[in-house]
Amino acid sequence: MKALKIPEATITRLSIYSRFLKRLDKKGITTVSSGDIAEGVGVSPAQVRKDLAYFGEFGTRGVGYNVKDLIRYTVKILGLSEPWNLVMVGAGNLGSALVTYREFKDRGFTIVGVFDNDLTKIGKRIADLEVLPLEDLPRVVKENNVRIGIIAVPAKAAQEIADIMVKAGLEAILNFAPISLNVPDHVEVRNVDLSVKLEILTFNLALREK
Amino acid sequence: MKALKIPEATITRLSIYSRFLKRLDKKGITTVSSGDIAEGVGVSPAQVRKDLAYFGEFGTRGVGYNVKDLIRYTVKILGLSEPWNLVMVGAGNLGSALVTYREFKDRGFTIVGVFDNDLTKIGKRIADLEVLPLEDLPRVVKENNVRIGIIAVPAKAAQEIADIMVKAGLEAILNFAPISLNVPDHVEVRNVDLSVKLEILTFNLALREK
DNA sequence: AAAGTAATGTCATAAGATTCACAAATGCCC
DNA sequence: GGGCATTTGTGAATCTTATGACATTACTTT
Repeated sequence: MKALKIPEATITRLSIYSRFLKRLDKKGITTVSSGDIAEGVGVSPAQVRKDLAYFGEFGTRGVGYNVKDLIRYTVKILGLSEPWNLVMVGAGNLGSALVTYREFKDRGFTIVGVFDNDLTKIGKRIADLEVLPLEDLPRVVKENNVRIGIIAVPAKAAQEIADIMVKAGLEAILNFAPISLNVPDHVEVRNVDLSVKLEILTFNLALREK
Repeated sequence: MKALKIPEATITRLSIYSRFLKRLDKKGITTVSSGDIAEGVGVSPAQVRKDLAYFGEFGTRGVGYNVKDLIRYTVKILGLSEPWNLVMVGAGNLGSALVTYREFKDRGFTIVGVFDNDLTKIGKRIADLEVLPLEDLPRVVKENNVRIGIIAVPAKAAQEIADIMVKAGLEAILNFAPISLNVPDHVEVRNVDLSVKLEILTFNLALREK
């Protein structure tokens, strides 16, 4: 795989292409063009080809791409050839919803532990998991080779959770709390901010009134 | 407000600055520099100033920004001076979690109706709302001046819901289904994809092995 | 088998976003 | 009240990302 720097936007789109392709495959479609993909996910055909070109030549000129092959390639590129175990911290409404979120499972993610420090939540069952106290996190991480943690707690508790995750040896954190986390350089963080996109919509609607 | 085109990334950051500032305000901090904001949210100081500069001059040279004033400005820019009523379609785990999501309320969003077409969910209560059948959506939209809808249904049902929302006169859609929606140009759509960011993490972790 | 059509891969170009660097303005200290 | 510290606002420069255009390759049809 090339060493040159890949735009994060490319990875984002690759993830979207990958899922779109799986849907095509399920419909029995075997060949697809960059134009088809582009139309299906809302980007330009040149963009699709460019994104794929970072990683190799996967298509056939005059023909297009083999759907199954391209799925395999995108999955490989995204690091999803092998399944991933995750831990979730936060057993509130959002945390619970994410634990049972079908799309995660479909993409090869398995949540192997749910944690909270709220005594009213510990012991509760979510899907087939029992909510455990935070002290158990390091053990579960070790036992299941977990490298990625998800944070779904209120903003004010998030940094403390991040610290615990770092100490437990996690290498990456997906953060749903609307706050920027402080972690060492060797830990990757990505934030999913649920209200930002909503505010982009209100910004745009407000503009219309002008 | 300027007519020139604002990068969407700027709006995204503005939303983040705005919430960061509210947190400072709650702590009693009255003045803040672009450097403080930058550090707090993880961008460069120049970026903060540049983002604000699209909309006016809000600071005082040699001093910084007045926190309360800047909150007012960012809220105004984002179109959040007045509260927004929303409708939610999808009363599954994710939809339910979003209906009770505190951050939405804090930013001035009120969900005034939750809809589903699953008979086992209709009639269920989420927070203080009763889940209604989809037929009731147009009425609730009209009665509450709703302009924005949220979709939290499985991918295969999402387009149908989008069509219903468009027909009901909604102007913007926040889509949590991992699929690209087809809507007329006058309807704004933004997708929140819960697994894309996770796959950026796996991509990066997979790179490390190289 | 030649001509026509389709679609990739990629180089060149254009567009867009971020960073730099500094003049201008403010407050503070001696 | 003059000089020093700060910190904004911004035009220019840089870096990054997306688009355009086309040569190349493959398939299809006659």
